[in-house]
Amino acid sequence: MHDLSATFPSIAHDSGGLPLYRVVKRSLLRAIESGACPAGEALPSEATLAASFGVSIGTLRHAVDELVAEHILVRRQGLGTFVALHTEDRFLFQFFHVERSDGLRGAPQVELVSFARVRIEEEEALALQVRPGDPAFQMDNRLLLQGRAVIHDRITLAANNFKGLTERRLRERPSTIYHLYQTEFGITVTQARERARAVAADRTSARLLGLPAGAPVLQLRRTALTFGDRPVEYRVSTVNTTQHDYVQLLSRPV
Amino acid sequence: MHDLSATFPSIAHDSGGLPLYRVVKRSLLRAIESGACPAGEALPSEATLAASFGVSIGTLRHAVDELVAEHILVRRQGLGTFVALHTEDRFLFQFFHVERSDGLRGAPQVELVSFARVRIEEEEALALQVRPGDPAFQMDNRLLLQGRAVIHDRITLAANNFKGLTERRLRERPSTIYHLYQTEFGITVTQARERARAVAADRTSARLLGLPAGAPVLQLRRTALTFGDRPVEYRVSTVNTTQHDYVQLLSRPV
DNA sequence: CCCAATTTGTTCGTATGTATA
DNA sequence: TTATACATACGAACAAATTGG
Repeated sequence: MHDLSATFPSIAHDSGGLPLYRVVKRSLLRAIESGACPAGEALPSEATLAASFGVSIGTLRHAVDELVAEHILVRRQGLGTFVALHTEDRFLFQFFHVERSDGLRGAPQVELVSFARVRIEEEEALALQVRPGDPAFQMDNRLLLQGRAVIHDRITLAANNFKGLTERRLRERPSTIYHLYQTEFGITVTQARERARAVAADRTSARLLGLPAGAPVLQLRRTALTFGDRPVEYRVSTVNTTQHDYVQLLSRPV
Repeated sequence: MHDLSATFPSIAHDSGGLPLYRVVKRSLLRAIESGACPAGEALPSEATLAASFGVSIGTLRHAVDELVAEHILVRRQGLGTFVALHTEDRFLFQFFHVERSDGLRGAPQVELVSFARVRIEEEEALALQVRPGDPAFQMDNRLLLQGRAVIHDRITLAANNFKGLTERRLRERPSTIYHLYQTEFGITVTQARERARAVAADRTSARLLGLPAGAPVLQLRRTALTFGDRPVEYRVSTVNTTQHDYVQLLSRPV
Protein backbone atom coordinates (compact mmCIF):
# COMPACT_ATOMS: atom_id res chain seq x y z
CA MET A 1 0.00 0.00 0.00
CA HIS A 2 2.04 2.92 -1.27
CA ASP A 3 -0.15 5.94 -1.58
CA LEU A 4 -2.17 6.55 1.56
CA SER A 5 -4.00 9.65 0.42
CA ALA A 6 -5.04 7.99 -2.84
CA THR A 7 -6.39 4.85 -1.19
CA PHE A 8 -7.91 6.62 1.81
CA PRO A 9 -8.75 10.08 0.51
CA SER A 10 -9.82 12.95 2.70
CA ILE A 11 -13.57 12.98 3.20
CA ALA A 12 -15.85 15.98 2.90
CA HIS A 13 -17.86 16.52 6.07
CA ASP A 14 -21.12 16.73 4.17
CA SER A 15 -21.79 13.75 1.95
CA GLY A 16 -25.46 13.73 1.26
CA GLY A 17 -26.72 13.55 4.81
CA LEU A 18 -24.96 10.24 5.44
CA PRO A 19 -23.17 10.18 8.78
CA LEU A 20 -19.45 10.71 8.47
CA TYR A 21 -18.56 7.30 9.89
CA ARG A 22 -20.70 5.63 7.22
CA VAL A 23 -18.86 7.52 4.52
CA VAL A 24 -15.61 6.36 6.06
CA LYS A 25 -16.96 2.82 6.16
CA ARG A 26 -17.90 2.87 2.50
CA SER A 27 -14.50 4.25 1.65
CA LEU A 28 -12.82 1.48 3.62
CA LEU A 29 -15.02 -1.09 1.89
CA ARG A 30 -14.06 0.29 -1.51
CA ALA A 31 -10.39 0.02 -0.60
CA ILE A 32 -10.77 -3.56 0.59
CA GLU A 33 -12.92 -4.51 -2.40
CA SER A 34 -10.47 -3.00 -4.86
CA GLY A 35 -7.69 -5.09 -3.47
CA ALA A 36 -5.67 -2.14 -2.23
CA CYS A 37 -5.45 -3.97 1.10
CA PRO A 38 -4.97 -7.64 0.22
CA ALA A 39 -6.77 -10.11 2.43
CA GLY A 40 -4.64 -11.00 5.40
CA GLU A 41 -2.71 -7.76 5.26
CA ALA A 42 -2.82 -5.21 8.01
CA LEU A 43 -4.46 -1.90 7.34
CA PRO A 44 -2.61 1.25 8.27
CA SER A 45 -3.00 2.04 11.95
CA GLU A 46 -6.14 3.72 13.16
CA ALA A 47 -4.28 6.94 13.83
CA THR A 48 -2.84 6.92 10.33
CA LEU A 49 -6.18 6.15 8.72
CA ALA A 50 -7.97 8.84 10.71
CA ALA A 51 -5.39 11.39 9.64
CA SER A 52 -5.59 10.26 6.02
CA PHE A 53 -9.37 10.51 5.93
CA GLY A 54 -9.26 13.75 7.89
CA VAL A 55 -11.60 12.48 10.62
CA SER A 56 -11.21 11.90 14.32
CA ILE A 57 -10.03 8.60 15.67
CA GLY A 58 -13.41 7.98 17.26
CA THR A 59 -15.20 8.34 13.96
CA LEU A 60 -12.76 6.02 12.27
CA ARG A 61 -13.21 3.44 15.02
CA HIS A 62 -16.97 3.63 14.63
CA ALA A 63 -16.61 2.73 10.97
CA VAL A 64 -14.18 -0.09 11.68
CA ASP A 65 -16.45 -1.39 14.46
CA GLU A 66 -19.19 -2.09 11.94
CA LEU A 67 -16.86 -3.81 9.52
CA VAL A 68 -15.61 -5.99 12.34
CA ALA A 69 -19.21 -6.87 13.27
CA GLU A 70 -19.68 -7.98 9.67
CA HIS A 71 -16.57 -10.17 9.81
CA ILE A 72 -14.95 -8.17 7.04
CA LEU A 73 -12.18 -6.84 9.26
CA VAL A 74 -10.51 -8.40 12.26
CA ARG A 75 -8.82 -6.41 15.00
CA ARG A 76 -5.92 -7.74 17.00
CA GLN A 77 -4.75 -5.68 19.91
CA GLY A 78 -1.10 -4.78 19.67
CA LEU A 79 -0.92 -5.96 16.08
CA GLY A 80 -3.31 -4.08 13.86
CA THR A 81 -6.51 -4.41 11.87
CA PHE A 82 -6.65 -7.04 9.14
CA VAL A 83 -8.80 -7.93 6.19
CA ALA A 84 -10.49 -11.15 7.30
CA LEU A 85 -9.15 -14.29 5.69
CA HIS A 86 -11.19 -17.35 4.81
CA THR A 87 -9.23 -19.64 7.02
CA GLU A 88 -10.67 -22.94 8.17
CA ASP A 89 -11.80 -21.28 11.41
CA ARG A 90 -13.83 -18.59 9.74
CA PHE A 91 -15.35 -21.13 7.37
CA LEU A 92 -16.37 -23.32 10.27
CA PHE A 93 -17.94 -20.66 12.43
CA GLN A 94 -19.49 -18.49 9.76
CA PHE A 95 -20.43 -20.63 6.80
CA PHE A 96 -20.55 -24.26 7.83
CA HIS A 97 -23.66 -25.13 9.78
CA VAL A 98 -23.70 -28.91 10.12
CA GLU A 99 -22.49 -30.66 13.24
CA ARG A 100 -22.95 -34.00 14.90
CA SER A 101 -26.06 -34.32 17.04
CA ASP A 102 -23.97 -34.42 20.21
CA GLY A 103 -22.53 -31.01 19.30
CA LEU A 104 -19.18 -32.20 17.97
CA ARG A 105 -18.04 -29.82 15.30
CA GLY A 106 -15.22 -30.35 12.87
CA ALA A 107 -13.96 -29.46 9.44
CA PRO A 108 -15.28 -31.73 6.71
CA GLN A 109 -13.11 -33.91 4.53
CA VAL A 110 -14.01 -33.00 0.95
CA GLU A 111 -14.03 -35.35 -2.04
CA LEU A 112 -14.47 -33.84 -5.49
CA VAL A 113 -16.89 -36.16 -7.28
CA SER A 114 -17.34 -34.35 -10.55
CA PHE A 115 -16.33 -31.14 -12.27
CA ALA A 116 -17.70 -29.79 -15.50
CA ARG A 117 -18.08 -26.69 -17.60
CA VAL A 118 -21.77 -26.37 -18.38
CA ARG A 119 -24.44 -24.00 -19.61
CA ILE A 120 -26.24 -22.69 -16.59
CA GLU A 121 -29.82 -23.75 -15.83
CA GLU A 122 -32.72 -21.51 -14.89
CA GLU A 123 -32.64 -21.89 -11.08
CA GLU A 124 -28.89 -21.33 -10.84
CA ALA A 125 -28.97 -18.45 -13.30
CA LEU A 126 -31.62 -16.71 -11.26
CA ALA A 127 -29.57 -17.02 -8.08
CA LEU A 128 -26.35 -15.84 -9.73
CA GLN A 129 -28.06 -13.08 -11.70
CA VAL A 130 -26.83 -14.26 -15.08
CA ARG A 131 -28.72 -15.42 -18.17
CA PRO A 132 -29.78 -19.06 -18.52
CA GLY A 133 -27.35 -20.75 -20.89
CA ASP A 134 -24.38 -18.63 -19.85
CA PRO A 135 -21.17 -20.60 -19.27
CA ALA A 136 -20.68 -21.90 -15.74
CA PHE A 137 -18.70 -24.35 -13.68
CA GLN A 138 -20.58 -27.04 -11.86
CA MET A 139 -19.08 -29.46 -9.38
CA ASP A 140 -20.25 -32.11 -6.99
CA ASN A 141 -18.54 -32.66 -3.66
CA ARG A 142 -19.00 -35.31 -1.05
CA LEU A 143 -18.25 -34.15 2.50
CA LEU A 144 -17.25 -36.52 5.24
CA LEU A 145 -17.65 -35.66 8.91
CA GLN A 146 -16.02 -37.86 11.49
CA GLY A 147 -15.37 -40.32 8.70
CA ARG A 148 -18.98 -40.60 7.50
CA ALA A 149 -20.42 -39.28 4.25
CA VAL A 150 -22.89 -36.65 5.43
CA ILE A 151 -23.25 -33.98 2.76
CA HIS A 152 -23.56 -33.83 -0.99
CA ASP A 153 -22.82 -30.37 -2.39
CA ARG A 154 -23.58 -29.24 -5.90
CA ILE A 155 -21.83 -25.94 -6.51
CA THR A 156 -22.42 -23.62 -9.44
CA LEU A 157 -20.18 -20.69 -10.38
CA ALA A 158 -20.55 -18.21 -13.22
CA ALA A 159 -17.55 -18.85 -15.48
CA ASN A 160 -16.78 -15.18 -15.99
CA ASN A 161 -16.10 -14.73 -12.26
CA PHE A 162 -13.70 -17.65 -12.12
CA LYS A 163 -11.69 -17.48 -15.34
CA GLY A 164 -9.06 -20.18 -15.46
CA LEU A 165 -10.62 -22.45 -12.86
CA THR A 166 -9.67 -26.06 -13.51
CA GLU A 167 -10.37 -29.34 -11.82
CA ARG A 168 -6.68 -29.55 -10.99
CA ARG A 169 -6.63 -26.20 -9.20
CA LEU A 170 -9.69 -27.28 -7.25
CA ARG A 171 -8.18 -30.58 -6.24
CA GLU A 172 -4.88 -29.06 -5.25
CA ARG A 173 -6.19 -26.21 -3.14
CA PRO A 174 -4.62 -26.36 0.29
CA SER A 175 -7.56 -24.93 2.24
CA THR A 176 -11.29 -24.25 1.93
CA ILE A 177 -12.96 -23.44 -1.35
CA TYR A 178 -13.80 -19.94 -0.10
CA HIS A 179 -10.14 -19.42 0.58
CA LEU A 180 -9.50 -20.43 -3.02
CA TYR A 181 -12.04 -17.89 -4.29
CA GLN A 182 -10.34 -15.24 -2.18
CA THR A 183 -6.70 -15.91 -2.97
CA GLU A 184 -6.94 -17.13 -6.58
CA PHE A 185 -9.81 -15.07 -7.91
CA GLY A 186 -9.95 -12.08 -5.57
CA ILE A 187 -13.50 -12.91 -4.57
CA THR A 188 -14.26 -12.60 -0.87
CA VAL A 189 -17.46 -14.22 0.29
CA THR A 190 -18.86 -11.87 2.90
CA GLN A 191 -22.28 -13.36 3.47
CA ALA A 192 -24.40 -16.36 2.60
CA ARG A 193 -28.17 -16.76 2.43
CA GLU A 194 -29.55 -20.20 3.05
CA ARG A 195 -32.98 -21.74 2.85
CA ALA A 196 -33.60 -25.22 4.20
CA ARG A 197 -36.27 -27.81 3.53
CA ALA A 198 -36.84 -31.51 3.87
CA VAL A 199 -37.03 -33.59 0.72
CA ALA A 200 -36.77 -37.20 -0.36
CA ALA A 201 -33.23 -38.00 -1.44
CA ASP A 202 -32.72 -38.28 -5.19
CA ARG A 203 -30.66 -41.11 -6.66
CA THR A 204 -27.40 -39.20 -6.87
CA SER A 205 -27.50 -37.92 -3.30
CA ALA A 206 -28.72 -41.25 -1.95
CA ARG A 207 -25.84 -43.04 -3.63
CA LEU A 208 -23.24 -40.55 -2.43
CA LEU A 209 -24.58 -40.60 1.12
CA GLY A 210 -25.22 -44.31 1.33
CA LEU A 211 -28.96 -43.88 1.86
CA PRO A 212 -31.93 -45.57 0.27
CA ALA A 213 -33.44 -43.40 -2.47
CA GLY A 214 -36.37 -41.48 -1.06
CA ALA A 215 -34.97 -41.21 2.44
CA PRO A 216 -35.74 -37.87 4.09
CA VAL A 217 -32.78 -35.51 3.76
CA LEU A 218 -32.21 -31.86 4.48
CA GLN A 219 -31.78 -29.71 1.40
CA LEU A 220 -29.99 -26.38 1.73
CA ARG A 221 -29.96 -23.85 -1.03
CA ARG A 222 -27.29 -21.27 -0.49
CA THR A 223 -26.38 -18.13 -2.36
CA ALA A 224 -22.98 -16.79 -1.34
CA LEU A 225 -22.47 -13.06 -1.78
CA THR A 226 -19.50 -10.78 -2.01
CA PHE A 227 -19.31 -7.03 -1.45
CA GLY A 228 -22.34 -5.10 -2.56
CA ASP A 229 -24.51 -8.21 -2.18
CA ARG A 230 -23.23 -9.53 -5.48
CA PRO A 231 -23.93 -13.28 -5.79
CA VAL A 232 -20.90 -15.39 -6.67
CA GLU A 233 -21.76 -18.96 -5.73
CA TYR A 234 -24.92 -21.04 -5.72
CA ARG A 235 -24.87 -24.27 -3.80
CA VAL A 236 -27.39 -26.99 -3.12
CA SER A 237 -26.40 -29.12 -0.16
CA THR A 238 -28.08 -32.40 0.63
CA VAL A 239 -27.53 -33.47 4.21
CA ASN A 240 -27.98 -36.85 5.84
CA THR A 241 -29.36 -35.80 9.20
CA THR A 242 -29.60 -39.18 10.84
CA GLN A 243 -26.62 -38.39 13.01
CA HIS A 244 -26.02 -34.71 12.25
CA ASP A 245 -27.97 -31.48 12.61
CA TYR A 246 -28.16 -28.18 10.85
CA VAL A 247 -27.29 -25.42 13.30
CA GLN A 248 -27.12 -21.69 12.77
CA LEU A 249 -24.57 -20.36 15.20
CA LEU A 250 -25.36 -17.17 16.98
CA SER A 251 -22.37 -14.95 17.29
CA ARG A 252 -23.34 -12.41 19.85
CA PRO A 253 -21.27 -10.34 22.21
CA VAL A 254 -21.10 -12.01 25.61
CA MET B 1 -38.51 3.35 39.08
CA HIS B 2 -38.10 5.29 42.30
CA ASP B 3 -34.60 4.84 43.62
CA LEU B 4 -32.01 5.43 40.97
CA SER B 5 -28.94 4.83 43.07
CA ALA B 6 -30.33 1.54 44.38
CA THR B 7 -31.22 0.18 40.95
CA PHE B 8 -28.15 1.56 39.20
CA PRO B 9 -25.51 1.72 41.91
CA SER B 10 -22.19 3.44 41.51
CA ILE B 11 -19.60 1.08 40.08
CA ALA B 12 -16.06 0.58 41.34
CA HIS B 13 -13.52 1.24 38.61
CA ASP B 14 -11.77 -2.05 39.27
CA SER B 15 -14.05 -5.07 39.13
CA GLY B 16 -11.84 -8.06 38.59
CA GLY B 17 -10.17 -6.96 35.38
CA LEU B 18 -13.48 -6.77 33.55
CA PRO B 19 -13.78 -3.64 31.44
CA LEU B 20 -15.94 -1.01 33.03
CA TYR B 21 -18.51 -1.05 30.24
CA ARG B 22 -19.04 -4.77 30.77
CA VAL B 23 -19.65 -4.21 34.46
CA VAL B 24 -22.16 -1.55 33.54
CA LYS B 25 -23.76 -3.94 31.06
CA ARG B 26 -24.08 -6.66 33.69
CA SER B 27 -25.56 -4.17 36.09
CA LEU B 28 -28.09 -3.06 33.49
CA LEU B 29 -28.93 -6.68 32.77
CA ARG B 30 -29.53 -7.35 36.43
CA ALA B 31 -31.83 -4.35 36.64
CA ILE B 32 -33.81 -5.48 33.59
CA GLU B 33 -33.91 -9.09 34.78
CA SER B 34 -35.11 -8.12 38.24
CA GLY B 35 -38.01 -6.27 36.76
CA ALA B 36 -36.90 -2.89 38.02
CA CYS B 37 -37.42 -1.66 34.47
CA PRO B 38 -40.56 -3.39 33.23
CA ALA B 39 -40.54 -4.48 29.61
CA GLY B 40 -41.75 -1.69 27.40
CA GLU B 41 -40.73 0.98 29.88
CA ALA B 42 -38.11 3.58 29.12
CA LEU B 43 -34.88 3.47 31.06
CA PRO B 44 -33.62 6.66 32.65
CA SER B 45 -31.79 8.81 30.12
CA GLU B 46 -28.21 7.99 29.24
CA ALA B 47 -26.97 11.08 31.06
CA THR B 48 -28.89 10.09 34.18
CA LEU B 49 -27.71 6.50 34.04
CA ALA B 50 -24.10 7.52 33.50
CA ALA B 51 -24.27 9.83 36.50
CA SER B 52 -25.92 7.14 38.63
CA PHE B 53 -23.30 4.55 37.73
CA GLY B 54 -20.56 7.12 38.07
CA VAL B 55 -19.19 6.50 34.59
CA SER B 56 -18.84 8.62 31.51
CA ILE B 57 -21.57 8.79 28.94
CA GLY B 58 -19.37 7.08 26.37
CA THR B 59 -18.86 4.08 28.63
CA LEU B 60 -22.54 3.84 29.31
CA ARG B 61 -23.33 4.01 25.62
CA HIS B 62 -20.85 1.21 24.93
CA ALA B 63 -22.73 -1.01 27.39
CA VAL B 64 -26.11 -0.10 25.93
CA ASP B 65 -24.76 -0.68 22.40
CA GLU B 66 -24.17 -4.32 23.22
CA LEU B 67 -27.57 -4.81 24.78
CA VAL B 68 -29.16 -3.26 21.72
CA ALA B 69 -27.18 -5.63 19.49
CA GLU B 70 -28.62 -8.50 21.53
CA HIS B 71 -32.16 -7.17 21.07
CA ILE B 72 -32.57 -6.73 24.82
CA LEU B 73 -32.83 -2.96 24.60
CA VAL B 74 -34.20 -0.77 21.86
CA ARG B 75 -33.14 2.84 21.33
CA ARG B 76 -35.41 5.45 19.87
CA GLN B 77 -33.91 8.80 19.10
CA GLY B 78 -35.70 11.63 20.80
CA LEU B 79 -37.66 9.20 22.96
CA GLY B 80 -35.42 7.06 25.07
CA THR B 81 -34.10 3.55 25.53
CA PHE B 82 -36.60 0.77 26.14
CA VAL B 83 -36.65 -2.80 27.33
CA ALA B 84 -37.51 -4.76 24.20
CA LEU B 85 -41.01 -6.13 24.04
CA HIS B 86 -42.05 -9.40 22.45
CA THR B 87 -44.33 -7.78 19.96
CA GLU B 88 -45.35 -9.58 16.81
CA ASP B 89 -42.57 -7.82 14.93
CA ARG B 90 -39.81 -9.00 17.20
CA PHE B 91 -41.22 -12.52 17.17
CA LEU B 92 -41.28 -12.54 13.41
CA PHE B 93 -37.79 -11.27 12.78
CA GLN B 94 -35.98 -12.88 15.67
CA PHE B 95 -37.66 -16.16 16.51
CA PHE B 96 -39.82 -17.26 13.62
CA HIS B 97 -37.82 -18.69 10.75
CA VAL B 98 -40.33 -20.18 8.34
CA GLU B 99 -41.48 -18.31 5.26
CA ARG B 100 -43.05 -19.17 1.94
CA SER B 101 -40.60 -20.25 -0.76
CA ASP B 102 -41.19 -17.05 -2.69
CA GLY B 103 -40.03 -15.06 0.35
CA LEU B 104 -43.44 -14.00 1.61
CA ARG B 105 -43.28 -13.68 5.36
CA GLY B 106 -46.18 -13.35 7.73
CA ALA B 107 -47.36 -14.04 11.23
CA PRO B 108 -48.80 -17.50 11.69
CA GLN B 109 -52.36 -18.18 12.75
CA VAL B 110 -52.12 -20.45 15.78
CA GLU B 111 -54.58 -23.20 16.76
CA LEU B 112 -54.18 -24.82 20.15
CA VAL B 113 -54.70 -28.53 19.56
CA SER B 114 -54.01 -29.90 23.02
CA PHE B 115 -52.93 -28.76 26.44
CA ALA B 116 -51.98 -30.97 29.35
CA ARG B 117 -50.15 -31.05 32.63
CA VAL B 118 -47.69 -33.93 32.41
CA ARG B 119 -44.60 -35.44 33.99
CA ILE B 120 -41.67 -34.40 31.88
CA GLU B 121 -39.83 -36.92 29.70
CA GLU B 122 -36.09 -37.44 29.45
CA GLU B 123 -35.37 -35.39 26.32
CA GLU B 124 -37.40 -32.39 27.47
CA ALA B 125 -36.00 -32.58 31.00
CA LEU B 126 -32.46 -32.49 29.67
CA ALA B 127 -33.19 -29.41 27.59
CA LEU B 128 -34.95 -27.57 30.42
CA GLN B 129 -32.44 -28.68 33.05
CA VAL B 130 -35.00 -30.26 35.36
CA ARG B 131 -35.41 -33.86 36.57
CA PRO B 132 -37.34 -36.37 34.48
CA GLY B 133 -40.78 -36.76 36.02
CA ASP B 134 -40.98 -33.17 37.23
CA PRO B 135 -44.31 -31.48 36.53
CA ALA B 136 -44.57 -29.71 33.20
CA PHE B 137 -47.02 -28.24 30.74
CA GLN B 138 -47.15 -29.68 27.28
CA MET B 139 -49.15 -28.30 24.41
CA ASP B 140 -49.56 -28.92 20.72
CA ASN B 141 -50.16 -26.08 18.30
CA ARG B 142 -50.97 -26.07 14.65
CA LEU B 143 -49.69 -23.03 12.77
CA LEU B 144 -51.22 -21.80 9.56
CA LEU B 145 -49.37 -19.62 7.10
CA GLN B 146 -51.28 -17.97 4.29
CA GLY B 147 -54.17 -20.20 5.25
CA ARG B 148 -52.30 -23.52 5.00
CA ALA B 149 -51.32 -25.79 7.89
CA VAL B 150 -47.54 -25.68 7.79
CA ILE B 151 -46.16 -26.27 11.28
CA HIS B 152 -46.92 -28.56 14.19
CA ASP B 153 -45.37 -27.32 17.44
CA ARG B 154 -45.05 -29.36 20.60
CA ILE B 155 -44.09 -27.03 23.42
CA THR B 156 -42.89 -28.10 26.85
CA LEU B 157 -42.59 -25.78 29.86
CA ALA B 158 -41.40 -26.56 33.37
CA ALA B 159 -44.45 -26.05 35.59
CA ASN B 160 -42.55 -24.18 38.28
CA ASN B 161 -41.67 -21.39 35.83
CA PHE B 162 -45.27 -20.93 34.72
CA LYS B 163 -47.35 -21.28 37.85
CA GLY B 164 -51.00 -20.71 37.14
CA LEU B 165 -50.83 -21.31 33.41
CA THR B 166 -54.15 -22.60 32.12
CA GLU B 167 -55.52 -23.55 28.77
CA ARG B 168 -57.85 -20.62 29.03
CA ARG B 169 -55.07 -18.09 29.54
CA LEU B 170 -53.25 -19.58 26.57
CA ARG B 171 -56.28 -19.40 24.32
CA GLU B 172 -57.14 -15.88 25.34
CA ARG B 173 -53.70 -14.34 24.96
CA PRO B 174 -53.92 -11.37 22.65
CA SER B 175 -50.45 -11.68 21.13
CA THR B 176 -47.59 -14.15 20.73
CA ILE B 177 -46.81 -16.82 23.27
CA TYR B 178 -43.48 -15.15 24.06
CA HIS B 179 -45.36 -12.00 24.84
CA LEU B 180 -47.47 -14.05 27.24
CA TYR B 181 -44.36 -15.42 28.95
CA GLN B 182 -43.07 -11.88 29.30
CA THR B 183 -46.16 -10.09 30.53
CA GLU B 184 -47.86 -12.83 32.57
CA PHE B 185 -44.87 -14.69 33.98
CA GLY B 186 -42.06 -12.13 33.82
CA ILE B 187 -40.00 -14.41 31.60
CA THR B 188 -38.28 -12.70 28.70
CA VAL B 189 -36.96 -15.00 25.99
CA THR B 190 -33.69 -13.45 24.92
CA GLN B 191 -32.31 -16.15 22.71
CA ALA B 192 -33.21 -19.46 21.09
CA ARG B 193 -31.02 -22.33 19.96
CA GLU B 194 -32.33 -24.44 17.14
CA ARG B 195 -31.17 -27.62 15.48
CA ALA B 196 -32.82 -28.80 12.29
CA ARG B 197 -33.02 -32.18 10.62
CA ALA B 198 -35.13 -34.01 8.08
CA VAL B 199 -37.31 -36.85 9.31
CA ALA B 200 -40.30 -38.88 8.16
CA ALA B 201 -43.51 -37.37 9.51
CA ASP B 202 -45.07 -39.27 12.40
CA ARG B 203 -48.79 -39.93 12.50
CA THR B 204 -49.68 -36.93 14.64
CA SER B 205 -47.77 -34.42 12.55
CA ALA B 206 -48.90 -35.96 9.30
CA ARG B 207 -52.51 -35.69 10.38
CA LEU B 208 -52.17 -32.10 11.57
CA LEU B 209 -50.34 -31.04 8.42
CA GLY B 210 -52.44 -33.00 5.96
CA LEU B 211 -49.51 -35.09 4.77
CA PRO B 212 -49.15 -38.82 4.24
CA ALA B 213 -47.40 -40.47 7.18
CA GLY B 214 -43.72 -40.88 6.37
CA ALA B 215 -43.50 -37.78 4.19
CA PRO B 216 -40.21 -35.92 4.60
CA VAL B 217 -40.64 -33.01 7.00
CA LEU B 218 -38.28 -30.60 8.68
CA GLN B 219 -37.92 -31.10 12.41
CA LEU B 220 -36.71 -28.21 14.54
CA ARG B 221 -35.73 -28.66 18.14
CA ARG B 222 -35.56 -25.37 19.91
CA THR B 223 -34.49 -24.42 23.39
CA ALA B 224 -35.54 -20.88 24.28
CA LEU B 225 -33.41 -19.14 26.89
CA THR B 226 -33.86 -16.19 29.17
CA PHE B 227 -31.22 -14.09 30.91
CA GLY B 228 -28.18 -16.01 32.06
CA ASP B 229 -28.78 -18.66 29.39
CA ARG B 230 -31.47 -20.22 31.56
CA PRO B 231 -33.69 -22.54 29.48
CA VAL B 232 -37.42 -21.85 29.79
CA GLU B 233 -39.06 -23.48 26.80
CA TYR B 234 -38.41 -26.59 24.75
CA ARG B 235 -40.16 -26.88 21.44
CA VAL B 236 -40.20 -29.43 18.68
CA SER B 237 -41.51 -28.00 15.43
CA THR B 238 -42.45 -30.15 12.50
CA VAL B 239 -42.58 -28.20 9.26
CA ASN B 240 -44.19 -29.08 5.97
CA THR B 241 -41.59 -27.64 3.59
CA THR B 242 -43.33 -28.39 0.32
CA GLN B 243 -44.17 -24.70 -0.10
CA HIS B 244 -42.22 -23.12 2.74
CA ASP B 245 -38.58 -22.85 3.78
CA TYR B 246 -36.63 -22.54 6.97
CA VAL B 247 -34.64 -19.31 6.87
CA GLN B 248 -32.32 -17.86 9.45
CA LEU B 249 -32.40 -14.12 9.02
CA LEU B 250 -29.15 -12.27 9.26
CA SER B 251 -29.49 -8.95 10.98
CA ARG B 252 -26.38 -7.07 10.14
CA PRO B 253 -25.68 -3.37 10.00
CA VAL B 254 -25.94 -2.11 6.44
C1' DC C 1 14.17 -11.40 30.77
C1' DC C 2 13.22 -6.91 30.18
C1' DC C 3 12.66 -2.78 27.38
C1' DA C 4 10.94 0.11 23.83
C1' DA C 5 7.99 0.91 20.01
C1' DT C 6 3.66 0.15 17.89
C1' DT C 7 -1.22 -0.83 17.82
C1' DT C 8 -5.62 -1.63 19.49
C1' DG C 9 -8.73 -1.29 23.83
C1' DT C 10 -10.84 1.50 27.35
C1' DT C 11 -12.27 5.68 29.57
C1' DC C 12 -12.87 10.25 30.05
C1' DG C 13 -15.10 14.78 28.67
C1' DT C 14 -17.36 18.20 25.53
C1' DA C 15 -19.94 20.11 21.79
C1' DT C 16 -23.29 19.91 18.35
C1' DG C 17 -26.93 17.66 15.38
C1' DT C 18 -31.46 15.42 14.95
C1' DA C 19 -35.79 13.32 16.25
C1' DT C 20 -39.81 13.40 19.34
C1' DA C 21 -43.49 14.97 22.20
C1' DT D 1 -41.24 26.65 20.43
C1' DT D 2 -39.12 24.35 23.87
C1' DA D 3 -37.32 20.66 26.42
C1' DT D 4 -35.64 16.05 26.32
C1' DA D 5 -33.26 12.17 24.54
C1' DC D 6 -30.42 9.77 21.53
C1' DA D 7 -26.80 10.31 17.51
C1' DT D 8 -22.64 12.02 15.83
C1' DA D 9 -18.10 13.98 16.08
C1' DC D 10 -14.15 15.67 18.22
C1' DG D 11 -9.85 14.99 21.07
C1' DA D 12 -6.94 13.31 24.85
C1' DA D 13 -4.91 10.09 28.03
C1' DC D 14 -3.74 5.76 29.69
C1' DA D 15 -4.05 0.47 29.66
C1' DA D 16 -3.03 -3.87 27.53
C1' DA D 17 -1.16 -6.86 23.98
C1' DT D 18 2.41 -7.87 20.66
C1' DT D 19 6.82 -7.81 18.53
C1' DG D 20 11.62 -7.43 18.18
C1' DG D 21 15.90 -6.03 20.00
